[in-house]
Amino acid sequence: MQELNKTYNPETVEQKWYEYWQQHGFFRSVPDERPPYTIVIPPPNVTGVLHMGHMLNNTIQDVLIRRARMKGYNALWVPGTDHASIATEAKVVQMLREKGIKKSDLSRDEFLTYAWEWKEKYGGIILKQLEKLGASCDWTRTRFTMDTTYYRAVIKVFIDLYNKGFIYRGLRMINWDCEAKTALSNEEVQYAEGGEKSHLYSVRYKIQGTADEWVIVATQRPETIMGDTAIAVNPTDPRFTHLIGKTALVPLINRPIPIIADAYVDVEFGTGCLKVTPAHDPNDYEIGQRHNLPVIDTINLDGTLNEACEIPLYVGLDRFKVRKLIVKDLEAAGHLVKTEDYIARIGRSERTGSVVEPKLSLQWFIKMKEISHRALQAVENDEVQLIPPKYKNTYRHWMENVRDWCISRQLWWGHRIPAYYFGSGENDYVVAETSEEALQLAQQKSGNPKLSADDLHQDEDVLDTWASSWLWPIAVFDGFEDYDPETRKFTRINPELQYYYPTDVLVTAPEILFFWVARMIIAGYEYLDEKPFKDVYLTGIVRDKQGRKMSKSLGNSPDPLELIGKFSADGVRIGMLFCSPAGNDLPFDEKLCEQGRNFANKIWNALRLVKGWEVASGSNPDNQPVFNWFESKLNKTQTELDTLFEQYRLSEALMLLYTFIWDDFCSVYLEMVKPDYGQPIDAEAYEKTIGYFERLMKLLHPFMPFITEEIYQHLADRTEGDGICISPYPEIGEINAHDFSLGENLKLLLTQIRDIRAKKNLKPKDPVPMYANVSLPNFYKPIIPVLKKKAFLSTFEFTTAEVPNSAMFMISTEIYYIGLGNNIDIAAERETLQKELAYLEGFKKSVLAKLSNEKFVNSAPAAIVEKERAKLEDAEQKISALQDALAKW
RNA sequence: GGGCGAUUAGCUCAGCUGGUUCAGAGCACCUGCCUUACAAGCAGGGGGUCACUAGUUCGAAUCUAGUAUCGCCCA
Repeated sequence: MQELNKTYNPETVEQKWYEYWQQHGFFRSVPDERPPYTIVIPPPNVTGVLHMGHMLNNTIQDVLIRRARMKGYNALWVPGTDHASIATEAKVVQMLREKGIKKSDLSRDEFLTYAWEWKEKYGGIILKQLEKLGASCDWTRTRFTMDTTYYRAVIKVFIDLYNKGFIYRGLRMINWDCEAKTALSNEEVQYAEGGEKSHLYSVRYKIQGTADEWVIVATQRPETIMGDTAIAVNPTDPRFTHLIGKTALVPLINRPIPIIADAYVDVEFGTGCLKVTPAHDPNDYEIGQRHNLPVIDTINLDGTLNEACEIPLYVGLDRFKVRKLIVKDLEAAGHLVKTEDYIARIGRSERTGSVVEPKLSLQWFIKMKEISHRALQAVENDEVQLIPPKYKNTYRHWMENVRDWCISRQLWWGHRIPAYYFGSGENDYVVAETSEEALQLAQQKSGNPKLSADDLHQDEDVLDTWASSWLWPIAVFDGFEDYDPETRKFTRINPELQYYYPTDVLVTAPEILFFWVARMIIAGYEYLDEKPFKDVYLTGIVRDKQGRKMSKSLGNSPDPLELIGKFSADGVRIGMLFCSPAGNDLPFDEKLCEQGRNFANKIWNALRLVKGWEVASGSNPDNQPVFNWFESKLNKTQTELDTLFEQYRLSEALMLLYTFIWDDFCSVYLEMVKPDYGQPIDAEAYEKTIGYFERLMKLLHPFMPFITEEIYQHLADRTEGDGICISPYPEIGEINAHDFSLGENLKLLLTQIRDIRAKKNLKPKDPVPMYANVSLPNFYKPIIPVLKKKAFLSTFEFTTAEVPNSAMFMISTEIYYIGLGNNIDIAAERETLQKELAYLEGFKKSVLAKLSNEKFVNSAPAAIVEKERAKLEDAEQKISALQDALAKW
């Protein structure tokens, strides 16, 4: 046998076994006759590096998939990445800038060449990192949202939805990122917690036709006043009723605007008068719609002001520069009444951080109401189960108030919108998969057969990234390749799709419940008439000890790979899982990883103990009750483990195994069967021990894949190609109540004896005599040898009398004595017994009170009343035993 | 402003439809141990008026209402 190190060395072990698993294709899955168990990874962003959220998320997926694999399912975990339109484009632009290249100097194709180069170079980093964590993905299936077939799928779906009337092009108020020069979805706009410091300016507008009558409005954005097309007051506000219908003059430019009444205006806010700027504020836009106000757009796409602002000095200057200028100009003209500090809720682009400009713009939208109906139902009736279920409410609320989804982005990196324009009219476009088809359609639509390819111009924009990743569970199986042009429908003839879809569980963060999860459900029903997954496990958000979300900007996130280096992948996995009940936030603490590492070391040392034994033939009957107890307890534990897994209570499942292995296996079982130093172990005990150890490693494998594989390979001679990772999950045997209870009694006795030794200052190994006054001595006989050995008893005798000079204790109603000889302190013993007696008397009283209450006896279930009676009897027996003992002294 | 959820030991959490002996776990804590598998360890132990107030009930951590505090989502 080779020497085993005193401490476990995970580094070499982890690398070795990951390579071994890969070499033998253990993670590969192809359809066969077994039932499938499928997970598709939430594709991480190609620009990303592994962060704590990924660690948690992927650990959970790996636990589930490894367990399914061992349970005999054909387990498939599909990995991949998404192209992350905005983030990637930003990275590429930055990289080009560093090389001295401006994006504006490149053609679209040239830019995309750079982008693909970038993706090839950096896009796989995060997947490599997942290997370090032990992720058992089928890497041969790695997908990317811009792979050829995936790209095609996204375009086909766009065309299909367009043809069904679910996609339209329209002028809407959208969130505009002036730096990236693109539209953003609502979800891509972020607000600082607690708002941002800003100012509220009170500006006076002259009432037309008066000499010196003014109306004062409060605004946070004075640079937009040139876009004002009305002033609104609340119709119920008596302060301003006289103004309704009058006309005010915009300061500096003196353009007349009406004063209107609209219930939207908050009487409490500012001065109670609202300037209405339909081009630059979503609420103002709606007010404008209600009152048929004109829209004056004074801000360019890059955030500078344009001619529409009527003040030449401002044209071409950034909105924030203009804000400073106009405040001075207003002040100089006497129009600035007041400036106050103000905390504003300011939207910023998730990617560029620049202040989002609400802007009216022509964009593509998906109509969500109709298409999402079944997705709402599916979660309502648990066809798709959200774990934890509290998210059902959130989901319902969002789905019932779902708004149209702006899917166009003014970027190049992504799926280019397949719309082709042939004229300047609002409807002079067609939607088609290729330019050839587009030409045909355009000729028809325009009625101009002479239209040529040169007359067509494809839309410059790409689709929102989520408009590709919402197809993920279908597209990774090439599910959109099977398009029937006759019926204009997608069919499910693809055998992979038939086999693996719907997938079993999606593991993701609650933050993207709407971004992604809801939309995948929508797409699943729309295209396959079926849910994309049965269960959605929503993980918590990883926070630091102070409860702050871990983020790059705060710098409060540990580097996952450093953590792995420090505590091993197994250790970090355990650390993450220890603190992650589903849906609960996860207060991460490195100490938990340390605990995981310590656990690995504990297991390693159990191996050292077992492998260090010399084995002699034969068996030792004294051990039989220990085996019996351990087997029953193991079966019981495994049953509980199954239940916890069914409920996705992974944290608790892990804790159960952790304490079982550490306490029951190491501290109790191994200690009991361990031979005296230098003595060999009998063959039966050795084989049983190896068997239990192996079974425990299998149960633990999904959580700690590396060390369990290492132990498994040490426990027996394995053939090449064998591995714990593909070994069958253990079967559950019988739980024998008698064996179980006998073993538990043995443990209780040991604890009690040790406690008495500690309290009486007896050395742990000084032999002491023990006496038992029990109802069924035969029940206890089998455990006497082990008890004597582990408790260092000189003798063990049954008795029916009081034992003088002893410490007494009771387990249930059984009475035990530990002989103390000359060490006895009678006064102390009496005091202990008195205390116990007083407690029991009180307890008896409370039970009696219950039982003498007629209402209780009459209305409580019989079983409960019976239990109370048993309690009473129990207490009475104990009381009399204590009284007897006290009487003797 | 609208909606959802939470509040149990120093910390992080369990506690299913109300009913065993004053509520469980891990970590932390205290005491004693360098006992030839493991000090990344062993043995033993202490610790909670279940946020507050009222109600329903024979009986409430558990059900109802209100109060307070915190968190999340949407405006």
